[in-house]
Amino acid sequence: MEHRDSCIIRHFSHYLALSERDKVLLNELERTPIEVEAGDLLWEEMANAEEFCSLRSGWAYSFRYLENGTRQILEVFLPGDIIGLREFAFSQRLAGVRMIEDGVICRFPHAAILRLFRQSSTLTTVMFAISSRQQALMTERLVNIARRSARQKLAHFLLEMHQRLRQTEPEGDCHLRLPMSQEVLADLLGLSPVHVSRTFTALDEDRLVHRDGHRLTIPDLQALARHGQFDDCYLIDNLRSLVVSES
Amino acid sequence: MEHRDSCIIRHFSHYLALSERDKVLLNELERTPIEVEAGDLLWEEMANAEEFCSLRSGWAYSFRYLENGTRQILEVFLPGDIIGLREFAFSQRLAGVRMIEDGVICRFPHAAILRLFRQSSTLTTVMFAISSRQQALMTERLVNIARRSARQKLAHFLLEMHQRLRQTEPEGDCHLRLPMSQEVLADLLGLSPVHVSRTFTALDEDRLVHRDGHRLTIPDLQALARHGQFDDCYLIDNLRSLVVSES
DNA sequence: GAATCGACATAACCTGGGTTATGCGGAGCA
DNA sequence: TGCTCCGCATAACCCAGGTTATGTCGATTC
Repeated sequence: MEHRDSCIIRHFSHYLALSERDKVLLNELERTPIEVEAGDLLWEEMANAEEFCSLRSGWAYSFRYLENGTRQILEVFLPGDIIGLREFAFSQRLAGVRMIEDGVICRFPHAAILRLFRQSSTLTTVMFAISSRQQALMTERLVNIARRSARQKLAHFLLEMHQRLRQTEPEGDCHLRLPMSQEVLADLLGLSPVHVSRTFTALDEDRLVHRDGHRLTIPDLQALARHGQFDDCYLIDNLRSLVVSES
Repeated sequence: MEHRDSCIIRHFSHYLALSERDKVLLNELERTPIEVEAGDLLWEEMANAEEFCSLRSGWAYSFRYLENGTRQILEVFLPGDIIGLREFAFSQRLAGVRMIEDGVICRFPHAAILRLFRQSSTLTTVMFAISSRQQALMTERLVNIARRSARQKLAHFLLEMHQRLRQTEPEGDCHLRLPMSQEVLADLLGLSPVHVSRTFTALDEDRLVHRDGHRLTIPDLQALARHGQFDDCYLIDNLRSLVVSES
């Protein structure tokens, strides 16, 4: 059985060492990879919620439409992420999910997680950790949206993405691929597209970020972090100390 | 062993039927009740995160201070809630927690949950459901803060509290005890205290809510719900259908 | 190479809610 | 019975960011 390439195993292994049996169990979740295209809807708001989804490649985001037509984007998913944890206790989707780019996903039913709970306490623990991390990301976004200026919001978000990407692929430090339109950015940060554009130009004038299409440059990470009150502690999760200390 | 009165058992039973053994396990989490007073800090931001907390009585809230001195309140906890799930995967607190009123709490170490994972898959499932519900609440707060007007924010929040309180104690339909100052409300909704006051007067003039100290009246729930774009679907969790369908 | 379209920039104008200040009434306290 | 403090109301002023509109630059299509 070849699972050296499985994204979900790499993701889980980040938290705890997995036994061979754990890996087999995880692989069962990813038995049916599906190719999807940019713009594809993985599911709609209010649809029946009966499965999770693991993201093998490509980016995606979850969103909610309000009655007045505005859209709020809740989270951005990167390869390795698990989508749909929020609805575990619900029978309806609370948010839709859409692909940003082409990618590959694997759907598996809610019940598969219940089976996991019975079969492996290690995987259970990691699953809980992943859910807890997603909650931490949302918390930070909440604070960002509620209390910071447009410049700070944008700066903070860009640094968050930079840091998240670096955790999986430590690439060239100050460059960053950001395959999303300013409209998506606006819906993510609670701003108007126009103001996102204004803010980019302002940050550019101050030499804090430079944007060229989907290519982003951050000449001075420290400076931008100061600007956006960015502190990465909410991204640094660490289960091992907990589990080890339990002996 | 007398645990008919235990708040946590009532809370868990809302999701799934518990065996006697499950109840014993849960009771072990609540072995050391501690009395706390209004204003007491359960823990500070950045403190070491090594325990959860179950709230037996009294209200509490979690918060974050920003560098510019503003505070964002993230969630309001009611009796029966479990506090600190967000930090399961972290070694530091991402938010502080403070009591709104006098109350009773029970602290238990993170490792106790790991033990739970190994001992009862029912309790594991419920724990996951509780975490997922808290995430749903935060998601809705995020949307509320990011995309609605001050009137809508306030209306929406009041209805959320009304609904949450009614789920445990179906009291007089249009009355509501809300033991929090306008400053707390402001920090919760991302507004200034002054504007919360203005908004209350405005809603009062429109006969949508009436406030008298900590006593709140909502003469027409439907009307207020329309006003605040309030849809309670994010509060209606339901595990039973999932677990039953698994056979 | 003309037409269309989508992503972005820029400008002019407007408003919801922040800020600062003042006043008031009730609670605790000397 | 006066003092102080806290929570709240109200008013005047101001600004960050929303709104609307117009223009530009590529990419795509015929």
